Amino acid sequence: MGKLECESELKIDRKLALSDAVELLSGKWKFLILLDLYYSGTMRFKDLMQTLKGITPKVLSKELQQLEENMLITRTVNNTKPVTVSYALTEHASETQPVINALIEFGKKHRYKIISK
Amino acid sequence: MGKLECESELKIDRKLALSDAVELLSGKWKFLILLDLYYSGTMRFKDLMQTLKGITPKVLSKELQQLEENMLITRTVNNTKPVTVSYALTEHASETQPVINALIEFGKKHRYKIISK
DNA sequence: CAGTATCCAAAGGGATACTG
DNA sequence: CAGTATCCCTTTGGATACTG
Repeated sequence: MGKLECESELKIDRKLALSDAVELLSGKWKFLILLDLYYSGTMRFKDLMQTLKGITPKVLSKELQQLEENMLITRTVNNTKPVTVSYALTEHASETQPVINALIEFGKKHRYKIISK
Repeated sequence: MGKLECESELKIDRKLALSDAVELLSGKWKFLILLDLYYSGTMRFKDLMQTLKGITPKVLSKELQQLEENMLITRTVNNTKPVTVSYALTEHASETQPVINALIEFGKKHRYKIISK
């Protein structure tokens, strides 16, 4: 405080929040998983395996666990035979919607920009 | 087309755009670099080294190169002695502003959510 | 069906020292 | 000042096979 070279509390808070968000949502698949769940509401493990082309069960399992740890999705075991498991977004995950929409917009504009040069 | 299990073109486009964006902006530091440049307009290498606490010159150099390749920042060598180099955002980088703001909002809400349980 | 186990290659990223 | 070079460890993530 008082020194010119000091960053404001506000800036520091924003940087911390940004770091948090980046860490939480890092990885190749997390956003795509969230997007699929936005579209479909509830999905089984095998459904996600199908729509996320190229993912392996090990990787999908790990990503889902991390999303669950961070309270962005729920995991529900159904009383069927054989057992099925359903994944769905939590209410808190709705906070990621603006991020995903913004990313999609950026991705579209970037692709357009690349093509048109 | 016509099959029920087919995904719409729109969905596929959105998934591709999302993948593109994630790939372009992946990594621990890129968003923080962009945020710093938003705040400061133009920064030198050593300025970024200072504000990005913990980054090493090798890593910073690589991140800056990738951002430049993707036309999100410009690199300008100044006629000073010793030589200095300035980095600044491109116009195209303004498309990332909504993403960054959304991430910050999410990061704040997430932290609040964690604390209050 | 919903994963786990094992193995492995590549990338990410940090520490340190050096250079034009 | 603005990097590069080298070394090295960890993480990510893919391939494949297996299990309750």
